[in-house]
Amino acid sequence: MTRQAAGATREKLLIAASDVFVEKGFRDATVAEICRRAGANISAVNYYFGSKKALYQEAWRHSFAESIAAHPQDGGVSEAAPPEERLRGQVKALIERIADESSKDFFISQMEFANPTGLLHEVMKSELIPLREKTLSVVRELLGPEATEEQVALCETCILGMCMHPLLMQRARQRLKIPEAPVVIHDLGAYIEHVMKFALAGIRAIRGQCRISRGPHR
Amino acid sequence: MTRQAAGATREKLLIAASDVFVEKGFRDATVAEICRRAGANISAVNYYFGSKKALYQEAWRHSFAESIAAHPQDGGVSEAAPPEERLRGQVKALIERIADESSKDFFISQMEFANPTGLLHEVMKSELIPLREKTLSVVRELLGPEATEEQVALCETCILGMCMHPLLMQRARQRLKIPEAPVVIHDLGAYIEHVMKFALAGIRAIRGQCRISRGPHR
DNA sequence: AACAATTTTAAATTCATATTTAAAATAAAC
DNA sequence: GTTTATTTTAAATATGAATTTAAAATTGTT
Repeated sequence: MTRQAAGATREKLLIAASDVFVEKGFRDATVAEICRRAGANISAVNYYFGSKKALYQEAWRHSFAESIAAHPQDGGVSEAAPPEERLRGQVKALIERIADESSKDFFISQMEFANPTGLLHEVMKSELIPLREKTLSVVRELLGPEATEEQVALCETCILGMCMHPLLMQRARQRLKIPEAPVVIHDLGAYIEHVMKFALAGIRAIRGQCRISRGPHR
Repeated sequence: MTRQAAGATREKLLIAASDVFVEKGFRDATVAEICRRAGANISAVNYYFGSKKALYQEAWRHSFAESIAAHPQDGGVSEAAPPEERLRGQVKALIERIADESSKDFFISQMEFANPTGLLHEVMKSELIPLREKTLSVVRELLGPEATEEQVALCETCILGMCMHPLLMQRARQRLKIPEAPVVIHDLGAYIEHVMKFALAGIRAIRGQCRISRGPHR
């Protein structure tokens, strides 16, 4: 057979692997199918990655890098913009990232909960904590100097939940073909604005309560 | 060997199965281990349930029924209470249900995303849609008669996300032993109140906007 | 106590798939 | 053009687990 350009087979395997892992999960995905889709031989996985598990981990990293590159965390909003706009940028980036059909990393993460391979330990520290830190700092600014770290963390958690859960469900609906599940989000932009309304109203409510609870009657 | 009381082996299998499926996922859970933990023979699963998959589905139903029985959807709040209190009851019930270490149904659902067995199709219609309908109706009341169904659905979705995602993450953290993941929720009661603050502030913001957009200048 | 129905048991079977192996093919180096 | 390193291939091996089978044990019934 004619040989591929250097690294081409490896790359094809990573892409095919992401697809198959997303479709079938770690255990139900077979090395055979991944190789077939990549147009490679059955032993290519072991040759290039050593094992199915190692391929799986590499495929996640590959998908994550691609999806973050396509949707940078700041959502295209400048560091100098007011905090409200920066939060909107981050919410927009996250929601669009999850909604983007080409991003696979969330599904691989979801799978990790079902079939843990230890990948999350690593990824948590190197990738997810830094992303979270950025959001915490914008929320901290919006809450003002009186807010406790506890309040900052709770607000960030709520915002993350409003972005993650609905969009993960929406994609699961398509992916697993569950027509019984309700379609709630018809327009991404409208949903982003809706989340922002909840987030800002919630943050304002917490701010208000801070001020009250520190009055002269205390 | 001495024989068990009628139905005892079956029940033990259901419980052992829930545990093992939660720990390992569908594929990585073995019939052998389930039987071992239930103190039953290797062929008990096929005798009582016909197949591993049928056991899995029965185990989910069993877990779901138990967890709903332990945390009824209304959260102990009367139908006659004001809508704000009824929403608080539902939020409390959901959050406490997910946090309850003995409830397994959420993890089995999460697994379904990774290793779909078709269970969700059924469950969606018979169990989840009715639960959602109840929440939608309280939210509808809170938003007032001017709100569109679209707005009602978006608000419910945000509230659900704030309850589900953080608590699922928290339990995944324990279950998969990921010390790297941040612990955000230290006190369930405080988190419930935090979610309620966001929910009510968000709903109020949407209400306000309705009123404005229907003014005389329209 | 004998019979029938149910439940439990251990062993055998079947099946699927990850991994290994070694040979063949190709490209790069000198 | 020969040698060397890399990549691809097909076949063989090993492994792990679900399922089936049929016999043995237990309980309930008359």
